[in-house]
Amino acid sequence: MSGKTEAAARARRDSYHHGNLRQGLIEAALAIVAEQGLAAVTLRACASRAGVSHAAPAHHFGNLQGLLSELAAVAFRRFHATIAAEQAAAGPDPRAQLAAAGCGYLRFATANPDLFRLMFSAGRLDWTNTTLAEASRAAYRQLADTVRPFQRDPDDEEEGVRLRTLVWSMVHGYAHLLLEGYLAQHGVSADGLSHLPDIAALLPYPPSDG
Amino acid sequence: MSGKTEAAARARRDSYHHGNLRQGLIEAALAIVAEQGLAAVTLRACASRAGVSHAAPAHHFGNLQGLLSELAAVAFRRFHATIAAEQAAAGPDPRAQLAAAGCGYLRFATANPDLFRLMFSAGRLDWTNTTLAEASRAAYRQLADTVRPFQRDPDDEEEGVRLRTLVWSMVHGYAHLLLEGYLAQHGVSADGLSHLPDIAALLPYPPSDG
DNA sequence: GCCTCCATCTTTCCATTGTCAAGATTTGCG
DNA sequence: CGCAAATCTTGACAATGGAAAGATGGAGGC
Repeated sequence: MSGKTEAAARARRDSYHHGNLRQGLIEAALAIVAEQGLAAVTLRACASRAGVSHAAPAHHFGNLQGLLSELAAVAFRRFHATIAAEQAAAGPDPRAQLAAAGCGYLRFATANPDLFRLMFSAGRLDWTNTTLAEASRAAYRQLADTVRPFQRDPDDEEEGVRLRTLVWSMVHGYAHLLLEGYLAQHGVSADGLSHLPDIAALLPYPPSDG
Repeated sequence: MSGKTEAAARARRDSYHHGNLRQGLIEAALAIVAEQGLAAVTLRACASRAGVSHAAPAHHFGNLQGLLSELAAVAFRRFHATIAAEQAAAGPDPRAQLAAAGCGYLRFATANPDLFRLMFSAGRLDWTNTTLAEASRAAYRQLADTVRPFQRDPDDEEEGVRLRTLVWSMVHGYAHLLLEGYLAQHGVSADGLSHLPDIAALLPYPPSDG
């Protein structure tokens, strides 16, 4: 399979210049992570999959960390889109929006565990990468927007920080423990959504309908 | 420094048999992770630090995963002990015990970020390792004991699962986001404990004193 | 249209790591 | 005391990251 896709990649390319290698390497990385996991994403594996020599990625990404950072940026954007899609399908009620965000968070994490792990392995990433930094900020803004209706005072930044931290900790902790298998290990059902905390019920100022 | 400790390790050992190499390699791994981080813990680095050849660890641990699993077992025991120490210093009130457990969780995570990361990278570990599995179970029992007083019905396993999952998600999520730097990245103070959620205040059945 | 420079690749090499196999050495048990 | 097992050492190979030197093509300027 792998040999075949490499042959196909080379067959499609009869010129020294790939033409769009940067994007091709990112797509190769996405394919490898989906098929074989994050550990299989190496510079040589991506180069081979894209049909170039092993040193070609260096020109576009500098090193493996650079490539992984681009991969994480794509992951953050897909993550944001997954949550947005869940929220678009939910009612406008803040409780429904919050629940939808939680569902989206979990859906993305369970559907893409290795991308999720990469996203939250900050030390492996290059945060000077503006694409990555912006994608991460956009995801945080999405959380902030979802939580703001639960603030007593929407202009109180300290209250906002406290609520955002609370909500994010709960959802992220649950997602992380779930996909690492620690909940299943201790007898909690592995059915992803069944034990997702009902965050809205726990927040100190739940806005009522209207 | 490293060359010196290796020379010292070899100097102390004038026999072909190390004598207690298994323990020596674990100690070497602990030293390396503390000084240089988890990525620096390799079979060769540990072997060198312990004063033996690169292939010696295989006899005791099978492979790198085996060594990392023993390292994680030690980490889980230290983690449990940190929480126990915090709880020993707190009052017997369930709220105080819960708060102490949260503090201990955070203290361990911030003092030992790379051991914490290893502990919660389940896929890197060998769960057939009984030492590791037991240490992980003991930590979960500690959580269960701390949360039980908040159950309306201590014999209701489903309520117990729900509360343990809720509490663990909150504390773990906060710790993970904090040590990966994501809270600081989005403007939340990096002071570890300042934004740790007051879990007891959020639980649906907080036991009062007595 | 040609030339030059830059971007984009290829090839080669080195260091490091994990792991395996073969063999050496020591220890413990019968 | 001898033997088997445990515990190491030595050597080798494959894979990976990354650097350096060089090759190739494209674009822009004259």
